[in-house]
Amino acid sequence: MFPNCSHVNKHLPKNDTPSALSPADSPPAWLAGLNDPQREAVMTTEGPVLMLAGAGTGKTAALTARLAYMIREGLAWPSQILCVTFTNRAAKEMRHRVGELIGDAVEGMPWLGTFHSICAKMLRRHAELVGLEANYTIIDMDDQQRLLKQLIAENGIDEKRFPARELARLIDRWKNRGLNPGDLDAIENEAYANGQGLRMYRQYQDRLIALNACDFGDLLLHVLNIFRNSRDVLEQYQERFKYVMVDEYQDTNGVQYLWLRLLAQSRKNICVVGDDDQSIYSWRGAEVANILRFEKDFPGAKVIRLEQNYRSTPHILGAASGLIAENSQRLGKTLWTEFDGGDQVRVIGVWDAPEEARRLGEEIERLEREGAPLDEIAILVRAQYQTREFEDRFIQIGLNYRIIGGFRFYERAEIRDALAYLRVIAQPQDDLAFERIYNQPKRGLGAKTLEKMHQHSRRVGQPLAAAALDLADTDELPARAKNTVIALMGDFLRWREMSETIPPSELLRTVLEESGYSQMLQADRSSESAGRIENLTELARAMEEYQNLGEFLEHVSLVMDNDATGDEEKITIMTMHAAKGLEFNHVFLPGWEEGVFPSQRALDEGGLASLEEERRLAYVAITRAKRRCTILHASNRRIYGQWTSSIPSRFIQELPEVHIQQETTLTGGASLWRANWSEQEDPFANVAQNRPDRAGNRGPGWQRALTSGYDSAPKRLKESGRSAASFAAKPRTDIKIGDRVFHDKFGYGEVMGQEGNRLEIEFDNTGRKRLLDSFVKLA
DNA sequence: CGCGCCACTTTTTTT
DNA sequence: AAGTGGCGCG
Repeated sequence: MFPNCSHVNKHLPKNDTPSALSPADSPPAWLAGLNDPQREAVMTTEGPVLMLAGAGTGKTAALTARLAYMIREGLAWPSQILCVTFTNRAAKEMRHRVGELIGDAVEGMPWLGTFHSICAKMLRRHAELVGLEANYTIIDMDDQQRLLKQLIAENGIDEKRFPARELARLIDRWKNRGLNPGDLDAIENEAYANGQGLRMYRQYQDRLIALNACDFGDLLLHVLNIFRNSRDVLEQYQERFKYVMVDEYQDTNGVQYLWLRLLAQSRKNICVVGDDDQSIYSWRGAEVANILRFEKDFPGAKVIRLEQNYRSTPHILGAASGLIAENSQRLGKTLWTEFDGGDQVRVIGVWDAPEEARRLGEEIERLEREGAPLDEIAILVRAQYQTREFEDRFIQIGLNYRIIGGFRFYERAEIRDALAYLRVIAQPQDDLAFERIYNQPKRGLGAKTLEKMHQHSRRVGQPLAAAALDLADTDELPARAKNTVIALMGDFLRWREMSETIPPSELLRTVLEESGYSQMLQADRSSESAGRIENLTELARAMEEYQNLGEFLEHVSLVMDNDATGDEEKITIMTMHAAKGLEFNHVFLPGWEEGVFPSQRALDEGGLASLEEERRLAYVAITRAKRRCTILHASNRRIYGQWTSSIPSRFIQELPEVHIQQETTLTGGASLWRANWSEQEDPFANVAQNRPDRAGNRGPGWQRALTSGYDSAPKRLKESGRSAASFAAKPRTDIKIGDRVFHDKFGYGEVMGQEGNRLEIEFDNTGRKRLLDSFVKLA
């Protein structure tokens, strides 16, 4: 039945396992390559297991092997195993790796996914138990806040004093703790607008039900409520799931914990994996306490520690371990590795943020010349805004990059508009979506009409769209608005009918055409409209994989990944949070300055606990690196548009000296000089290296000296964003001087000069720029 | 009703 | 610096 599953390897050469673990006969093939604790984790399938797995210790390998083992040994069908991860990326990775071990059987693992996607699936089945229909909409934070704003206004609360964002955060936190409106006590109630928290929460929940919608938090809370209130449903799932596995357990929050405990409580075959040192989501309600009390929740739990690191060099590991040792609240563990050699972690101080970006670009180009694949290089930042500096620089030097989690594809206005149309079609109660597009493209319906529709909607107790149609039968609307509404609703009825017969992607194309949306974009001659049209085409293409509209919409709201497409090699830029669970040969960590990292916010409001969380984040960041890790800090940075001087992060001081190598660029000018001579020996290299960092001691005079030196750097060198790699590429023959071209970021422009594959372009809106020809297309 | 100008906040981190 | 929201004018 499983061709590779027989115990082929009778005598694996170097995997002598203790007899307790493996019966004398036969270590199965897929155990090969696992160390003792990993094997123990794989083989201990019955009863509660707590796997404490440090960074890079092969926990995913252990987890996937465990899954494969259970399936191959026939302990459970794939559909009887619940396997929960935190991110879609982790779920995908797990599915992929299990697939490699057991083949197609993984297709039948319907319960491998994130908490949210698994709950969404459960909720579709039992929606009626909480007053929803199976085709409920999942709203995102944007919709959530718009809805809350409406409620705040309706309640006569001053949104200035009590912002919707704050209420949204509060409600989220309640949901994360598994609290329904009825569970709030007086203190919680006081937390918003002088004791109106409870009322707002309750109204919000009622409104969501009326919209046949729920937010992210609801996915879990509703299912938890169902488990709590419907014994039979809970028992059905307890019966189904013979085994439960949870990745990143240190990041589970209250609801998730309660949800898991209910599901695992009857069989107690639950295996959780986590690392308290990598707990970085407490702001989202994660409670490290969950992992600390696991043994209490499940008495007799087997605790397995994975401490051998297979990822990083000793210096990287040493730097990270030294740093995390500064934390007071931890279980404590000792990572070790058999590797030796490798470079120290480099710490580079630079003058300002632009220089940081230049320097990083140079470092990456050097790696590229050495033959490092771009996919193995990552820049990890603390906050999203830091990506901008790099983006600008990399466009200039023509370095392929990808930003993960930036402005996500599905968050672009035109995409949201298109989705809003689809949502109204799929789910007529979705007022939020209707409000978004009733006058987009402009069709002459304004605030006045909307208000009348709302009033009527309340009067007849119907959703907005239905009420609009009803209203058009009365004389309350002026003739023009009336006809427009009738026409629009007619369109929707027609589209809704069509949606049953044609595939979603076709439906989208039709809707964009018939609604006038495409036409609106075409008429718009601004620099962005071409990109928007492109995005919508891309959206339609993405939809082609889906047969069913609802399925697609769920995918969009839950799996907002945009690591999509592109077979080209690119370096990756992302937040440290997003990088958890990933690894790269080369990792760059810019912006290690007080106020940036640790973030000002954390320093201001969170006290020691949040400083320690920042430190864990630093630990996560460093341990992503396999071979080389480079930390940078700048003395000057623009924050809120103001130039601010900054001091190196305390985390830098906390790195054990033996594992790091410090380096400070002497002057902005010198580093620039070096940048342009990097092919040859750098005359200043010895001067610049191994100097203690002095960024903190520089006075204003020093600063002036540096900036003037910078300005006097030879102009020729300064302006050329030279790049050995880029010159190697073949120039395009289809573009010549005088052509009109289009660039994703800069819009339309005219080609003024051409030198190899490098173009000089005068952009209509942003002025003259030099870039690689591969970044533009003919207009 | 739609558009444009001005003042004001904003930066964590994610499902 | 840039995006958002409010307000006033055409």
